[in-house]
Amino acid sequence: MDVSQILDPLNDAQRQAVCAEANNVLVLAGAGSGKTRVLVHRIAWMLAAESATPYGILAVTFTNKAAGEMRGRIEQLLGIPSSGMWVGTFHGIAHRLLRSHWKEAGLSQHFQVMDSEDQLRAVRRVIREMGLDEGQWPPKESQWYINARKDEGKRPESLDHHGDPHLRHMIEIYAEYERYCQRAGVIDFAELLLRSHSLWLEQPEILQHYQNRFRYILVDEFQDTNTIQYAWLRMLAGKSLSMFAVGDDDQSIYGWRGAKVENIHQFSKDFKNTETYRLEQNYRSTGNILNAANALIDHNAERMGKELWTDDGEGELIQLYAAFNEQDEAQFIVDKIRDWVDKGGLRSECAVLYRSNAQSRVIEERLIQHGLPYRVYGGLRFFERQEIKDALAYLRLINNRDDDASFERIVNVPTRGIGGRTVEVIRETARNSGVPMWQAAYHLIEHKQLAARALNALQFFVQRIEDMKKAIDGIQLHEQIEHVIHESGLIDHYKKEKGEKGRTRIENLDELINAGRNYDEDAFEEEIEQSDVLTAFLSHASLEAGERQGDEWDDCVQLMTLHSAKGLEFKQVFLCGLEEGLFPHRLSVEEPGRLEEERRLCYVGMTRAMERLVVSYAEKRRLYGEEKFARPSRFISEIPSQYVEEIRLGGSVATPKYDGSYARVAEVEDKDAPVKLGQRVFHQKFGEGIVLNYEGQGRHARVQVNFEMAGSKWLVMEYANLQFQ
DNA sequence: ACACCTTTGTCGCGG
DNA sequence: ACAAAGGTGT
Repeated sequence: MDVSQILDPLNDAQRQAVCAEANNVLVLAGAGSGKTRVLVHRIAWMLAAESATPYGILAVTFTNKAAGEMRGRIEQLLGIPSSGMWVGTFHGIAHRLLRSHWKEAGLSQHFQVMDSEDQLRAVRRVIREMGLDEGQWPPKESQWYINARKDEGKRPESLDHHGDPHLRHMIEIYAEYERYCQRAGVIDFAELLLRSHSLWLEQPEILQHYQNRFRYILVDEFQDTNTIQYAWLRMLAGKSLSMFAVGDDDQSIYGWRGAKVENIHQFSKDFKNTETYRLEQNYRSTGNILNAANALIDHNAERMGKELWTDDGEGELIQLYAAFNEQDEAQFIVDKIRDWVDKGGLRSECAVLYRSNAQSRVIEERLIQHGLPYRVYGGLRFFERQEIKDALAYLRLINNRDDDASFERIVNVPTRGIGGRTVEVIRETARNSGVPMWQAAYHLIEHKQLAARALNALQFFVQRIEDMKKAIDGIQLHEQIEHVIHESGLIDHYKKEKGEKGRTRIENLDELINAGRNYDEDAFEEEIEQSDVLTAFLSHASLEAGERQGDEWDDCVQLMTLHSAKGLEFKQVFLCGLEEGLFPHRLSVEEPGRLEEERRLCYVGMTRAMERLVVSYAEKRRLYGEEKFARPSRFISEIPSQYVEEIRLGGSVATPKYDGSYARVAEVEDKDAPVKLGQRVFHQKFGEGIVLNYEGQGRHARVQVNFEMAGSKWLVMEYANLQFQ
């Protein structure tokens, strides 16, 4: 391919980084400075000018979304499929290694990956089996402890309790949990990395094979690497010709899961002959947005120092809206999106970003109300739904009979007369003879060590699983899935569930068959052995959790957390819920380091916006089903007021949060509002009151009024006959 | 053993 | 507010 094609679209700084001759290159790339572009063009450069082959290239990212994006852009630039190259997430690549070397890694051939819910169940089970009290040893806490140690690369043997009895128990739980996973043939996310690291450590010839192969390693979002990932990279890079890391310390937002920003500083010490490049020209946002973001991040003390600039004009001011409550906030956002669309904009150019997943619901309801299609990223994902996990558990057990977690999940789903008592006997038997529950069940049936009724039921279950295994041998994946969800009785079981819920569950199970059909095609292309397709699909379900559901190409409003927005850009961005306690989150305020991380998160959110940034907060919000009042986030006051205009709806009850000296105050008439918030009204029966909230429009609108005598009530405008005062 | 009801924990983010 | 875990009555 022509070298000019690779280099011409780049600016000077980008070109220097792409063509760098040093072995090891560290690129400090600010938000919107063309980070992905540099990575992709570097790959093209290595192929064109450095005699690299696709086979020798490994590109690592953190999220599936980023990996997909990179693959797409490589293919776009090179005009060929990225085959031969390994492009994927740390976890995905580690998984691939372990599948190839399951034996050397000490795993069973059909080992399965647990998601965090499965892991929590496993930890709970271990704690119970150890005879510990769940109240005193909360499974959540142990799960957190175990994952944190794994992220640090530490096994229970290498941990010291220093005489602390609490710590000693934690380490024991960790050790017992490891034995459980080993027995059941399952591994958790952190274990993928830890295990592939120790595989290389203990099997030098395997390590050498990969060191010889991957001479060109590229890492995206380097600031998010944790201890074990960094160690993993260092080990692999032993013989590499080029290690190319791209990162931004101002966008380090994964400290809570063990990421070490220090790895950026460490890089040039550990990797000899490192050249560092900085990308500071921003091609994404307007001047105002950029200046505001720069000013915000300047409140952080621990920075490597970097200031974004742009050639573009100032653009619009940042809009700030003080909502009365979360309903009002959602209404405001939806109105602005409708406005955008009315003026010819696309829905997919609008993104609503929030701190925590739970905030999406109110916005979703409002979008539905106005008939705006939307798509939520994250949250409860497809493969995490109850009915899907049930179906997967059947497939897992058929695939690997040692999988106790799956056994327990479905042995009595749908109910078939195997109650808690019987399950306990099976569990006991299994534990006493150190075998999986499946074998224990067999043993109990053979020796008739159960009451006749339970015995029959169990025998029926075991037989059913065996039959299914035989029936699905050699047929296509989607046929296997279809067979299993029918034969297991899951379809009939969920058909019985009343209302909307049951119907969606059946739809989801049908969708699972579809997912299988798609996977069949992928597997064919990737030349996966027919007999391994099921195993691969089940891992895929854990690792990707169904991010790709829904119609990606449809024109949808985009809803996601700030964390999942990293790396993306949108013309119009709504940053909502900027309240003390929510953002920054209350648990982060205590620890100074964590607070800076929250600020970086805010910085990430702001720099997603290309043309328009709208920031909002609610003075009152429902949390845990309770009304809570909050102050505006400190981040709002950290944005210099000259970049901000405040939006006020006519007669809004919400009050401006600080001195009010914004560049501009825009009074906007809310044309659809049936009534103004804060309006005083009179009702025949209830007397005088103040409008707190409303939903809907025109005659069918419902209004919430707080009456002085009668308290708060919801009334329908059409009938209430309110008099305005 | 199971359907139904009450209690409890969660909503802090991703693979 | 909601879902899952735990408890109760049949």
